[in-house]
Amino acid sequence: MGHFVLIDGNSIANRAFYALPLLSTSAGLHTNAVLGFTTMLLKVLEELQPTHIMVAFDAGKVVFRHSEFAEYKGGRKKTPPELSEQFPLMRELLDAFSIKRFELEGYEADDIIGTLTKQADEQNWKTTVITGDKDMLQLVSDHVSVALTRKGVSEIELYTPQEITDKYGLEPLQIIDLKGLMGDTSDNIPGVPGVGEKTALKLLHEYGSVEQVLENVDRVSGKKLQENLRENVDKAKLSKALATIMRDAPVELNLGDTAYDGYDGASVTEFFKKMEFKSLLSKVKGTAPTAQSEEKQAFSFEVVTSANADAFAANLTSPMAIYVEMDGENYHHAPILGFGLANEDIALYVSWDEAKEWEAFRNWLGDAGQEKWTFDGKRDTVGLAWHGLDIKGINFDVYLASYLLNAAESNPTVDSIAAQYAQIRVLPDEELYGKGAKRLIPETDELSEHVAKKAKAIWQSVPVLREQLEENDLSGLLNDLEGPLSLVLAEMEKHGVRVNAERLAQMGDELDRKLEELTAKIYDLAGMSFNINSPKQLGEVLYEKLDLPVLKKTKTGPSTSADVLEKLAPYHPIIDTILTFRQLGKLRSTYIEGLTKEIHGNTSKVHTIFNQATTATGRLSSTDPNLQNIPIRMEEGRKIREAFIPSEADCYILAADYSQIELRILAHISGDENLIDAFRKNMDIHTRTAMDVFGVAEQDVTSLMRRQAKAVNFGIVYGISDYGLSQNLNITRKEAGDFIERYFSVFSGVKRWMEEIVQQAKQDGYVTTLLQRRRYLPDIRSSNFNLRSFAERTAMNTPIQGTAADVIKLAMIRMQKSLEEKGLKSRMLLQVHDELVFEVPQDELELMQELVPEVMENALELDVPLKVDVNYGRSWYDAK
DNA sequence: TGGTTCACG
DNA sequence: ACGTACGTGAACCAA
Repeated sequence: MGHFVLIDGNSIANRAFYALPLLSTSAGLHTNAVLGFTTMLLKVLEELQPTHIMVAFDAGKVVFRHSEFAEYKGGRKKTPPELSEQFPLMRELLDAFSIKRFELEGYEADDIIGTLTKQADEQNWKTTVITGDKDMLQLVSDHVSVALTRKGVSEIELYTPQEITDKYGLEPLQIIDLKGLMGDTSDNIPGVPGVGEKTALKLLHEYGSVEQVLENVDRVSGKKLQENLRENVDKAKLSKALATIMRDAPVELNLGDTAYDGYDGASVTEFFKKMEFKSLLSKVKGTAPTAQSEEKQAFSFEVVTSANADAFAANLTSPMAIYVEMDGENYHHAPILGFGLANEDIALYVSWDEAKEWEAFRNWLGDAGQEKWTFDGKRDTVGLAWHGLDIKGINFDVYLASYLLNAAESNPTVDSIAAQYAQIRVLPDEELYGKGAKRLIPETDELSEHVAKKAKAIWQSVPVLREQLEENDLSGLLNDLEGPLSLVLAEMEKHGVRVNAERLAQMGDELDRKLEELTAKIYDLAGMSFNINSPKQLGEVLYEKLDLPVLKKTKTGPSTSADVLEKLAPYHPIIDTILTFRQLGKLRSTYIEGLTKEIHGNTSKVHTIFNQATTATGRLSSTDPNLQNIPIRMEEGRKIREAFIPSEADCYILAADYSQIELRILAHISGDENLIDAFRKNMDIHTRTAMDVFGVAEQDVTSLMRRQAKAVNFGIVYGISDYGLSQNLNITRKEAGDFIERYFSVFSGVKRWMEEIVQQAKQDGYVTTLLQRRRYLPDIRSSNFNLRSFAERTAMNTPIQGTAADVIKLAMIRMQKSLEEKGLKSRMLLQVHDELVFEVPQDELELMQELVPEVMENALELDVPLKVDVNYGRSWYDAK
């Protein structure tokens, strides 16, 4: 016996849209309604096993059958664009599943379904309607069931005539009368005021229909209810009419057309991939992955021991995937547990103890001719170096590749990469080891399988990643930039930076003294002691005890941030003391204590980790310790830099920083003639901006004008807004708006570029840097003003910040190469976004002062010159 | 664990 | 009318 399933497309789409968070693909396409629709569809196909299936959609402008209808139906909430844009995708979905869809110009989906169920009923077909709309229950008959979606769309509840009687004590057609009396706010059916489900059911149980209720209104109990019914006769009748589903639309059903005999797994898989429905891929029937993935779960691997190592030596191939398992996050300290190795034919595990003794492996590892595929080759290189092992020949890094494909998914892990690009699944480390205090190294056989699996996942991911990199024009960036850079960074991390611990300790003692004094003074001024570091307690003291005005609030209470406190300074002397306390407290905890903790026991150096796959723009970041935010702006903090010294005698610290690199890049990519002119003439850019914006001669630019122009230039780089600028300069929004307007009239090329880049982002869903680095902006088409504005500013900022990151990365690769080729002893120590720091032996100082800017300035040719300032001294502090 | 604050570019 | 400048990491507090 056949089973005909009819789906109310619009109802399901709406339900799904509002039930699920607003998901989107990496290209910014919203997919939540499609995902919900898909889940529902898979469930229906599995549970109902339809032989015939069809989906109905609303189409065109609905022709209202009563003039009064217009008022109510017209008052419906407009469909948000995030949902509208998903309707074409849902049609694609149905096509992928080979499911017929039906639309009729001028009719709603429920009219079509009402008509078709009537025809099906007359021909005695077993029929099920899938909808989220309770009105549809009126269609239920001996042959027709209605399945209502529950909890969004994840569950369905089936209604036959019996269930309707059980639940409401009504016949299916009386559902219309029920709605007529109680109304339905979501559908703009008014109903009778004061009548809800309870009253409506009571009335219907007694009288049977809206008409009978109205006819017998005198007998209805309750004075107020009688009155409401009398006064709303028209409304009740209209509501009933509105709730009645049309059953005679001009639709002819040919059941044969809707026959369903399964879907083509390949086209569904392709669609899921496009939608990035990764978790659903395994549910696709009849395609190779499902059948095979079960088998491939039976993963096999071998453990290499001293007894069998000779036999496995032949399995060390080129290329081969390798994963180095370490016990801990920080690879400068982590013990090595073992190695996973894999190629197409085999997966191996070698414990650290066995590996040390396995000569063939060590030779293979250090042989640059033997290609290796890695997950974070920098980690492997540095981690192994600490244990005296060399790894060479890294030729593809899935960690970097995955970052380039989607920088938003920061810090990819082997399990996440496997889930996206490989066939086998890898357990997240956390699940194997446990986290926090519960962390425990598992049994040997569990560990060896896990590590071998990681290597296999790397092996399987490479071809997929290669293809996707190629498609997105990112292969060059990996092979010529991020890949080589990771080895440069490895050298820098391994070498480390020498820190003078005694100097830090001295400074710490001094800070302790000062902080003690400040604490006493603050307690005295407040008239009580409290935890100054607690924003909550501080807020109570300032805003309750001392009754200072609240200028800004955070989610949790009144703000005590520095910019607010500065404005409060005139009210009370405690404010300045608190600001100083905060400043010094930060220096002590983060830079004295924090940095001291990171000094490596035997080297007396700090070895940071430069994270190459964290930021959304392509910049590096630095952790454990972060050496990219060592104080410089305030003199007290800047002194911290006195503790950063060369690691060898008779050496200097040399620092080289790009001057205005971001504005120069803006000049290049916008092509703004005025900005280009300014840089070609090597002018002070903020002064030049002030001249142009304020219309004065160079000698008439005041320091205030220059300061304001500088803020405007910053704002431009960040994706300017009048509000942001007004906050920064402490001026009104109107004044800030005027500045921006004047800036754009002088730098019209910049204005044009900003408009174009936002347009381009809206069109493509992403923006790129000069070297094709890509950042997706899923919110760029959002109807939420905040989200969209944020994405727009990001669209303007990322090509600038990201290109600057590209440039200095190129410079680092060339610099390292140059140092090696020239056989210099100078070492590159740090990168701080627009600055490179070196340690340089005395006899190389002269050469390096020429070489470093030469390499940096010529890293990439732009329409404006790049400019680099170089300074050196006996400490980082003195390199100014 | 999330929120706040603050150090840097 | 909406309410923020872009990108990071670390320390600390309060649940």
